[in-house]
Amino acid sequence: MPDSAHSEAPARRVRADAQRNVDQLLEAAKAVFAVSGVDAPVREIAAQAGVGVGTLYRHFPQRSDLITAVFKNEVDATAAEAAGLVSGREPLEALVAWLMRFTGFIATKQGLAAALHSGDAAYESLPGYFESRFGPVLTSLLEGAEQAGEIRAGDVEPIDLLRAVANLSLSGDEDHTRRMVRLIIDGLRFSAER
Amino acid sequence: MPDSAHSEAPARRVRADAQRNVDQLLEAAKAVFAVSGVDAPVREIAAQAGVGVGTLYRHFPQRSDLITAVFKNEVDATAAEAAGLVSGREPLEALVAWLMRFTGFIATKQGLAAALHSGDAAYESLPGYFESRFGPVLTSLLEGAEQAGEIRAGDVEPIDLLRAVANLSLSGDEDHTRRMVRLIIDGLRFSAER
Amino acid sequence: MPDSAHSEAPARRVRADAQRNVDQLLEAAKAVFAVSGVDAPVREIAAQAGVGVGTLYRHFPQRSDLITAVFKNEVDATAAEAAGLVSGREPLEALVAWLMRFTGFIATKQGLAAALHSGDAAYESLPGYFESRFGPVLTSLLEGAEQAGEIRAGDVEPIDLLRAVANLSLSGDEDHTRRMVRLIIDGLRFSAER
Amino acid sequence: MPDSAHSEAPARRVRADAQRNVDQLLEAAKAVFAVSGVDAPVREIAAQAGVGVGTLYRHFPQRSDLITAVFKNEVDATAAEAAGLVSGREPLEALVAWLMRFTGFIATKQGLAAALHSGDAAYESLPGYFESRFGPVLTSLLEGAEQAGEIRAGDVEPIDLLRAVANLSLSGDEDHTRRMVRLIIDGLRFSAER
DNA sequence: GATGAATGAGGCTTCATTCAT
DNA sequence: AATGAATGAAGCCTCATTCAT
Repeated sequence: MPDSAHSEAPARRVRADAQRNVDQLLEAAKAVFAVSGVDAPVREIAAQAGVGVGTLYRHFPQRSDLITAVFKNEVDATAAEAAGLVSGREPLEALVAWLMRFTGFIATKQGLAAALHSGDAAYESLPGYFESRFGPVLTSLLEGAEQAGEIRAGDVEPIDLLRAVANLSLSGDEDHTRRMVRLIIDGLRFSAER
Repeated sequence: MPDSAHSEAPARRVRADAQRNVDQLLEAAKAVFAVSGVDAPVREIAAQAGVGVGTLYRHFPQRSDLITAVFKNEVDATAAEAAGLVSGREPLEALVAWLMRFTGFIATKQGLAAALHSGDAAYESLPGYFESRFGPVLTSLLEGAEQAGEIRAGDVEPIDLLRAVANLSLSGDEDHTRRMVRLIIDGLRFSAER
Repeated sequence: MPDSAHSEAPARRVRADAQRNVDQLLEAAKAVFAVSGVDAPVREIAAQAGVGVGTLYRHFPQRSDLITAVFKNEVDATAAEAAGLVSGREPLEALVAWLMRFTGFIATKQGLAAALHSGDAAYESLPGYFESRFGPVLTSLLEGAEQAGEIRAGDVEPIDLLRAVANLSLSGDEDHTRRMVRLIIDGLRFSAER
Repeated sequence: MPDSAHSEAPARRVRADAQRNVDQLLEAAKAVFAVSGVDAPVREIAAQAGVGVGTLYRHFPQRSDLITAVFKNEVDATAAEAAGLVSGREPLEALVAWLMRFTGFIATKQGLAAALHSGDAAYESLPGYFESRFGPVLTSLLEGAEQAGEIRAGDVEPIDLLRAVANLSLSGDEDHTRRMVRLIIDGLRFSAER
């Protein structure tokens, strides 16, 4: 919902430039974080975005502002893909597919875990945001699998499962991650058999 | 196996302080790494060990030397505890107990994963060391559980399981880790039922 | 030949302070090198220039960048003074006058010889620059003296003479240097007499 | 004239070891100075001598003690070679031969000039020592050449000539040094012709 | 006496952040 | 608003020198 919704006031102009800079910074930060981690030098991000460091600081006074913005951006994008991944798949496979998509998101967050554990108040909202966006998606996928008789959804909290998959994806080895995700899913199937 | 194993050789003396300093450095480094990660300032480690930075550099010219020494030290200690944890426990519980002990080891390795992925040749030997020490222990535990009919050991490579548990323990939340480890073990039990 | 030679191009602005800092750094470095040699602490140079060390590193990322810049700066200045020194002097005296001016340049290069001999590729261009600027000047002076029948110019390579005078000036005793320069000139006159 | 001239007192024993260490240190220092200059790391010298740094400091508490000892040692050796170089040579050639031998001595003193100019009182005695040993030798060689009618010895102070040749030899290019020494000698011959 | 381990000052360099243009 | 130059704190590392063994 952009501020420019009301065109009657002269409002701020030049918003185009500024917004483009923000977008470029977010994109650059995402790319740099994936390669060099969230502690990457500020100048590297600014350079990749094609702006001066001053511009970066104007839009993101704290490093944490940039990190959280990138993070939320990607959380939104990942959550939005859920529907597409699910359609046409068996419930259990849909669950695995989405979890694997989710690991791709995490794998670009080198150093984020450390930031989250740093105790910096700026990151306090992230887990909640994370859960608010992914929780419903995952809950729905788990319920689908449960209704298909594949698992017993009550055996795991969605957020627990997300954390686990997030941590597993830190290995950076996608094949390994996939195997371990399936093993966890098997764990859910195990209890369903009892 | 220290040189002093054979007391008949004159060997170097003075080793007393030097060895004590090395020990203090390893202990301090372990503690600091757990809190501040493996990129913690050199001075912090030296100060905690009660020595000057020069002493640290004498014994560990590269940061990687200190990291690998601490790592191997703890790998050894963790592996050595396997027997005690196993005795008197049912096979499956022994497996879980040891894996949880193992997570305690990993939880103090903040930043080590990044170092391992850095491509620095100094760390190349660590995965092998890790596997050589833990592989046999875990294989033995898995076989015990298999012979008890609890799991099907062939469904997972010991090293895969170690990596998974290591990554899970990065959450820093021991309860969560324990739940997820049990979920993975359930995954192994699932296939055993088929 | 600065970019700003053509005022029609927009070019970068802000250049004013930056250029002033560069100039101050070069001047400070020249002074500090003369007193403490080219290995003087970076901070000393930055302080004398009235800037932070970061500014020094921005403009001269390597110490060798600063050394070569100072060097070339002074080579240019010294070469440019040739005309003024020559006019109104007898050829031989003009030669001596210029060589003595040249010694003043060298006397501020404490430690440069060692740097040149260090094998660092950054200094490879200096001897060539040196020769390209001073060679023609000295050749012209030698030819003037030869045409006046004072010396036989073919008896010495200009670059040999420059090196010799440069080394002689390292004594730091101007009077001694002057006597020895004259002695060398006498050496050139000797052969002219035969 | 060794202290052990009087064998009646028990005197200090172990002198052999200590003296050997001193000799090894002097030799090592000479070699290291030639390669790395007189500011070379203390440990490099101790290592090359095969002793601990403590031993170096015992015998040479100050770096200047070691430098001056090496220097005097070599001054003595160089002066002692004068007779051999002179015999069987024409006076002028004898002079050149000795000067060139002298340049070989200087060429191994990278950084000594800087030390001498440092104002450190420890080096104050060196020029005097230098002159007291070399002055007579050179005076004698100059007089020989003068008596042969080749030069006019009064035109240059022996010490001036030594300084000049010392500085010329800093180029490290022996051929160049030789040419310039000959040019200086020609300078002396020039005045003899008048 | 000899050794070499320990110390820590001192020099180097990077980079987050500010601020003049 | 944007830029990027300047700043300087902070971390790294290397020795000269001392001193326990």
